[in-house]
Amino acid sequence: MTRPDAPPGAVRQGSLREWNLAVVLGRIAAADRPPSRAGLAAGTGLTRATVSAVVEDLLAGGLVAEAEPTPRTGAGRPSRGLVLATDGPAGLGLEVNVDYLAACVVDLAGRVRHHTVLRADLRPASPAETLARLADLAARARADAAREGLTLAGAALAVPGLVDDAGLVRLAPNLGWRDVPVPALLAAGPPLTAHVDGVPPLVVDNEANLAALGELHAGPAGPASFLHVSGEVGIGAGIVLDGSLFRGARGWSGEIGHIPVRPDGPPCRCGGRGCLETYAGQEAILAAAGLGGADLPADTATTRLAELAGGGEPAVLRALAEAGTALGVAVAGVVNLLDLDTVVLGGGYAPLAPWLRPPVLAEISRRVLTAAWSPVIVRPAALGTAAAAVGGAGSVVRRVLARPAGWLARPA
Amino acid sequence: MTRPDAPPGAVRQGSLREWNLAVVLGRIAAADRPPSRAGLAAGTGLTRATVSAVVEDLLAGGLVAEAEPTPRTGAGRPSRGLVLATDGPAGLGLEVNVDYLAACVVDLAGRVRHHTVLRADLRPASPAETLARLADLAARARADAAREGLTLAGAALAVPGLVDDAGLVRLAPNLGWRDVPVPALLAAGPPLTAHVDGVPPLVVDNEANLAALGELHAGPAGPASFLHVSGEVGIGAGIVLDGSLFRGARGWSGEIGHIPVRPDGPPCRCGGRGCLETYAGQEAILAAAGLGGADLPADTATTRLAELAGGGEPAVLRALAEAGTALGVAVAGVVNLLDLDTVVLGGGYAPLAPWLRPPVLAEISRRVLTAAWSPVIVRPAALGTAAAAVGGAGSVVRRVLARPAGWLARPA
DNA sequence: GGCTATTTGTTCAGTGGTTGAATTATTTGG
DNA sequence: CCAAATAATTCAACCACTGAACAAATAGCC
Repeated sequence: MTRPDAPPGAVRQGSLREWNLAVVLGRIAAADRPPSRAGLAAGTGLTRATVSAVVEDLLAGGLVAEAEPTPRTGAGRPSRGLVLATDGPAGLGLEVNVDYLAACVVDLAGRVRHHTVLRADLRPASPAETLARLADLAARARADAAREGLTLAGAALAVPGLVDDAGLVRLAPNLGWRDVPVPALLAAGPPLTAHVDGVPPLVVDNEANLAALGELHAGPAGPASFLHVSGEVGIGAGIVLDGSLFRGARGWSGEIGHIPVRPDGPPCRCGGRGCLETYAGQEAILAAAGLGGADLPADTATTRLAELAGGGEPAVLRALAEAGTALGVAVAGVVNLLDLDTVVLGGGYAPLAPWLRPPVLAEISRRVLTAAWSPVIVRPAALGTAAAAVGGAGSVVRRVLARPAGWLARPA
Repeated sequence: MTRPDAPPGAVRQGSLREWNLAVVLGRIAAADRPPSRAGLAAGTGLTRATVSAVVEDLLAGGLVAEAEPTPRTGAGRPSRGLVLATDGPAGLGLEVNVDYLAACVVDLAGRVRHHTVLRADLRPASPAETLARLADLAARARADAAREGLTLAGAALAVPGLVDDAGLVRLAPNLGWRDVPVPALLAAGPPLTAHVDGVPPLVVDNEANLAALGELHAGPAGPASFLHVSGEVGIGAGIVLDGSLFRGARGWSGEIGHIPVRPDGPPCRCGGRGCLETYAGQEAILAAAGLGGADLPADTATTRLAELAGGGEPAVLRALAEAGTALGVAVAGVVNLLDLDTVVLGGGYAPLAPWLRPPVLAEISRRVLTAAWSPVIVRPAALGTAAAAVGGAGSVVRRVLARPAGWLARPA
């Protein structure tokens, strides 16, 4: 009763070219210096003839450009370096969070060409109001992109909550959202782009997921598998396995806030006891540090904690050590389960990493069986504020890179 | 600094046929009645002409056969049904466990054509002795396979421990193994098969991983993502995500025995406190049930527990409830993290499932945020004893199904 | 029994895309 | 200024899929 995964689909004649477009474009994107056609041929195993043909398609489609200052090599006819176009498709990244809105535009090469963050406490506002303000931000980002000659290939919106496939936000506790049909509310403006490859123009995803994606593609060569922990009011995690984001059966992976850390601990709103969130959630840390009363916006609170910790404030240091230990217990379980080699401290944890890292590492080395053979890396996130917006925008352009044929065949 | 996953390799002319061989073969394997060439064409989107050509290759290579009793359809020329060959390639599955050795042969269609289990306490034996006995079992299985006209395409060996890529068993605590170079010790006999596609003839893998693979392909249509928990002396888990086994960065995923369940609990040999293993490990359950002294072999102990629980023995029922709750706490954390929709109780847990399931479900519904929207299924494993051996043998033949071109091109 | 409708499987010219070798283009070094 | 070297393009050949026409085999119907 064998039932192997039936291969997705048959390969028709034209799929060959589609695939090779992606291969060549991927190589150009991954190279650290503009590769020549000949170099691509050597690297991919294709003939120079084929590479030339493929590159011609990419040039004509505006996905690739020839680097102006020809990179010198030695004797022989000089090669013409190929780079990703910076005036082609781009991705729009949006983010709604508890205390800010963000919009950004990322081009094919991964450069952030536009970035706006608008600070505001959004908990009192209704979803419609918030999304109207976001649409405003998005409109400005789009105008900016158009001015720079970029064509938006789609948008991604990050929200701190559970989202289903259709973009319905089932639950975003810290925003007070429940069953908010985001695409319908946000589509009030002019349509972003026609569907490409069946992907809707606006993808809504969890903030932790998109931040993890951003982290994956930031930096020189992101590790293949890692856990990206975002410490905000809640605690979310994005899981990257073998270089791609793991979303789970329904797209709701990464709920680590309620891993039991000390079952004899304080009760949690989830019904359990001693959940991670009750030790390492932002409110918990603030309370333990003696700053519970002050109703600061989230990022200010984090900055304040970092300052006080830097100044050696004992209560704050104790609170962070406590939080780090709890985080370490939970993370160690995840690392044992998934055999990850890297843990990234993101979101609100990034600025607190100097104090959180040691206890996290300590718990990992105590509890992870295989840590002795190959150590687990724990590091702060490379991306800063609104990492999820940048990650989301990046995921849009990366769709184009992964299937350039879809972009090339788009209706004018 | 975008760095998209460079597509694996370029597609050359012949890859097209290679791919379509896999597509068609996969469809034949997945169908529940022998499909016709015309049906395959309709299903895959290829032309009937192409399908005919592809099928001809598969028939010539002995991977597929025409079903003798032509399945009747209605008017028109009768179709000739295609089935997987049962006299073609087969996989050899081997297993070393604490109290038994096993060997089995699985054919292309997934049928178990040979199965031997040899009970023996292997803890006192040296790795070399144990592997010599296993080689003996394997030789008999191979002779049996040859008698039935099967050609072995490779072998997989399951061990209860941590294995690296080269087949070195780094640590198998319950066997007392450390750094055992299994392939070298087992290769004493005649070589199994030449490398196909760069895969060594003998693959060594973790028992929980292979059992999970077996579970994935047993039953009508295994769920795409699930956790397979094996309760033996230790507790291991195999993780299947989107229909394929997740092995982790170094192949050591699935260590769930040391997830903290009750940090105020008894100390564990890992250094932590209140680990899952101290509540739901086999020894822990036996001790809690008042059977700690009896030094029974593992499977006997499990059977005994099931009998006593069936008889309503209060101490045993209490012990199982306790173990189930602990297991539920740990599993809930995993389900939250990975958003799985199914949990399979395998290994020693399978016969105890009637008593473990309720507390596990209770903890899941308490702790898994999304359980309210779509319930998590908890069920006993479909495969019985030596599930890992069967799963391993299945993984061998499934390699052939996934890349038939490699098999067809093998050196005669 | 013979005819038609129907469906399966095969044959064959046509086409898209890659291959491999030859050719052209453009530079460095002597 | 020419030879050597490397890059890119051109072109006939070839491979695998496509589409349509055709042969094969059966059921239903008179």
